[in-house]
Amino acid sequence: MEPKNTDQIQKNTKTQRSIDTIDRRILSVLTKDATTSYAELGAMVGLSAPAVHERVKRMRKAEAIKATVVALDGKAMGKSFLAFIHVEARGWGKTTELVALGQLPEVEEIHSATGDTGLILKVRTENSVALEGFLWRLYDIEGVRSTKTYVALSTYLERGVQPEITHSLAEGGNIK
Amino acid sequence: MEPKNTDQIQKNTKTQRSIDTIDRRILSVLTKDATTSYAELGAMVGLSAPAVHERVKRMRKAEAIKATVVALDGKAMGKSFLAFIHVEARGWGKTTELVALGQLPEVEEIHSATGDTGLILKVRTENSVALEGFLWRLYDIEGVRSTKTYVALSTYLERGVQPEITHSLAEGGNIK
DNA sequence: GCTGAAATTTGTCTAGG
DNA sequence: CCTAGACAAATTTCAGC
Repeated sequence: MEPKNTDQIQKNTKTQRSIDTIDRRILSVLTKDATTSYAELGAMVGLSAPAVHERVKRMRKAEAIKATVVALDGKAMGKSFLAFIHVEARGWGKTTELVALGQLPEVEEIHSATGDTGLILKVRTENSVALEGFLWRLYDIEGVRSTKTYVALSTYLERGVQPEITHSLAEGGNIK
Repeated sequence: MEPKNTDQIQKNTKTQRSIDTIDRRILSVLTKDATTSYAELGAMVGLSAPAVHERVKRMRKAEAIKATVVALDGKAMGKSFLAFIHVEARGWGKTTELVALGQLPEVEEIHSATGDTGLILKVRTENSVALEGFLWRLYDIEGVRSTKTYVALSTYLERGVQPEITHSLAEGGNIK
């Protein structure tokens, strides 16, 4: 059979529905407070609680929502020293050893990067001494040629992926 | 009413109990999955559900736990381009205008930094074009002298503050 | 500060429209 | 996608130690 009818307005790759505006509004709330009840969420976006629940469940399964986690305060955890470390390594392939650094709780992020550095690390330690210890360990890894450390003096913003999208970034609207 | 009773044995300064080992074990689980029930947590650390709940509630109030949030997938949100931008600004004081960039959903982190840059931004956009648009906007801000952009080619690790502490960082234990 | 049990709210699923 | 209902399971409170 050939689907001639024009009623197929719905793009039905049903298994993988894309994220719509309502989804993003729900996620916008959940990225700030995931303890919000489905009833509350429903009231915010104009849906019933079960409808919201279904959307959230779908996004969890599709892994658009990777996890629900608690956000901790660095200072309260005894880690008031935050630094970004750009690592230049000689010879790619030793990456595995560098990625193994992720087992250390001090290391929060590991990215491979363009530019004049090979790897970018985000590291949070108790103090500068602990950071120094970390750097020593870093240089123990074969292939590590040089590092550049940028210490964060103060943090103005720190959050995860935001669901909102800016449509007119290049159009120069004022931020105010 | 005047509180006459001498039962005020509780030190009011007791409101600020420090984080102990059990707290950190609880937080370790919650940073990976905050949907874990108090009963499960209790079984893990050897406490009852209400006891765990009390600890978590205390840490929330003390803001050691800043929030409970969902972690989103960048690509699923249509943002597959991650970059760290080091901004050098002439004349401090224009910081406010730079910090206002935090209102854009693309911007995930803003730190003031040492080194040869003044500000470090973590920005996640749809693609390189959107990033270019963001950079244009950046240069529109008065005082912005130069920027260096480091694009993350792949992300090996990305997580929040970890509750665990490494005691022997400088002692060279193997990571394996 | 912890326990154990009870009370209340919420999450979760089902059925029918 | 909504309403409505019902059950399971969680959060939360409380007395007592």
